[in-house]
Amino acid sequence: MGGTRNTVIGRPRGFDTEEALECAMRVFWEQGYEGASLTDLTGAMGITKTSMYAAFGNKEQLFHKALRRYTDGPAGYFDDALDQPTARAVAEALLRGSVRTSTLPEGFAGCLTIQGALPASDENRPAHDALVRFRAEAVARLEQRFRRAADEGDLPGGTDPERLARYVMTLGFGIPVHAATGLGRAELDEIVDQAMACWPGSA
Amino acid sequence: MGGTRNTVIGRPRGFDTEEALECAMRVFWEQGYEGASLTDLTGAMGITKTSMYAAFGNKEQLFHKALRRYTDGPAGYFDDALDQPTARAVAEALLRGSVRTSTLPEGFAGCLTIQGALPASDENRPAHDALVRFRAEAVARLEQRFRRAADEGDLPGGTDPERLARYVMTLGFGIPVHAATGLGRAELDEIVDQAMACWPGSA
DNA sequence: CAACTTCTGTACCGACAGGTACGCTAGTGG
DNA sequence: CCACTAGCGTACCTGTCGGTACAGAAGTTG
Repeated sequence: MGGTRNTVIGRPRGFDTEEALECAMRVFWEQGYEGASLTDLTGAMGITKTSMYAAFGNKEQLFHKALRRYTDGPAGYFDDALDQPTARAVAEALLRGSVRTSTLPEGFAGCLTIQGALPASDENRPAHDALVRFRAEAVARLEQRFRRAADEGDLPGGTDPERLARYVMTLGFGIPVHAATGLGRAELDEIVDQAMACWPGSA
Repeated sequence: MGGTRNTVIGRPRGFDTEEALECAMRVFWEQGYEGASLTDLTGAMGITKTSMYAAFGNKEQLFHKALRRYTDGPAGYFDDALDQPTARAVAEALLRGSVRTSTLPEGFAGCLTIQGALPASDENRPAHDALVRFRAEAVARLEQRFRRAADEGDLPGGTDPERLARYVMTLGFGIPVHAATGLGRAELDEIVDQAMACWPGSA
């Protein structure tokens, strides 16, 4: 708590931390937590293991920081979606965002929070648990948003907001898997069309 | 091609191949292809590495055999679902089956064909590709089934059968992820209720 | 019982995993 | 220019990975 240091002491870092983290995020995204070796990571980041450990702690902490960067960046559509004025708009923004992020042109498909560490072996338990927590929290926040919508009369009477939220999240989870299976943005957007066509209260 | 050998020559195998494969399948299911080490696998199978290699070839071939056992067993609901008389019944059977298999009481949640190897690092590419192929084929078969349904007048005019199949598969992919995130059978079945409530032509 | 065939257990292989020790280098402050 | 600080590069650590060599054990056939 002694205030921020404004003069740099010692040899300055030879790389951009944020850039390096971005590269690490992509490797985790493509290869998963277990599949991303330190050699893969530091190779993509353009730094040595020593520098990585000095700057980020260890592989697990690097993953957590990459995950935060992911949720603030590519997965930022989720927070934006919750701010939409109506429940229907929230759902559509969420699903369109999921489609977009799952099919970025850079070559890797799917969603880090799903394919990062879906199965749980002993050594990747922390990463796995972090992703489970993140996904569960996302579901909870959408439930809360839809509960608010129900209170505001934004959903037809008799609609269970929690159930609806879980249904929408099911699509939000399925879309990245579809993307990882080879489906393109156009087909995925059609899926969203299909889902939105039978939104409660419409038609 | 010299006919089946009916007399056993040499020392008989000291374990049941099918039982061992069942155990291996569960380890792959829980921990994924990369997360399942030979030590984990052979430990669960109750045999030594040597026996495993003699009986199954190597880790990759063991995975392929475990995958086939999975698709014939726990994922057998898929084939059964396609035999349902109507498109609606096909979809519902498929989703209910996905829920059931994703929430078996034995403790591991989710679906092997999804969490087995969703991300692709270099060394698990074969396993990853096998699962991609399997999922893509599942989508294609459902598309074909719905195309037939459309021809039979089993779907309302104007319904795109391929699109509908991809939509249903999205839910079928999302349900296991939900299960791996902690949702139970009851909540997942509610999601299926929600999805079936707005099936094209109903209500 | 001996010959033959196959499975099993141990002990081991090279490669690579995550992680670290340590001397060197590039800067700042006196 | 010298002390000090912190990042960098190399070389290395232990453990584990998938996979195998080889000798002994357990059966069948003569």
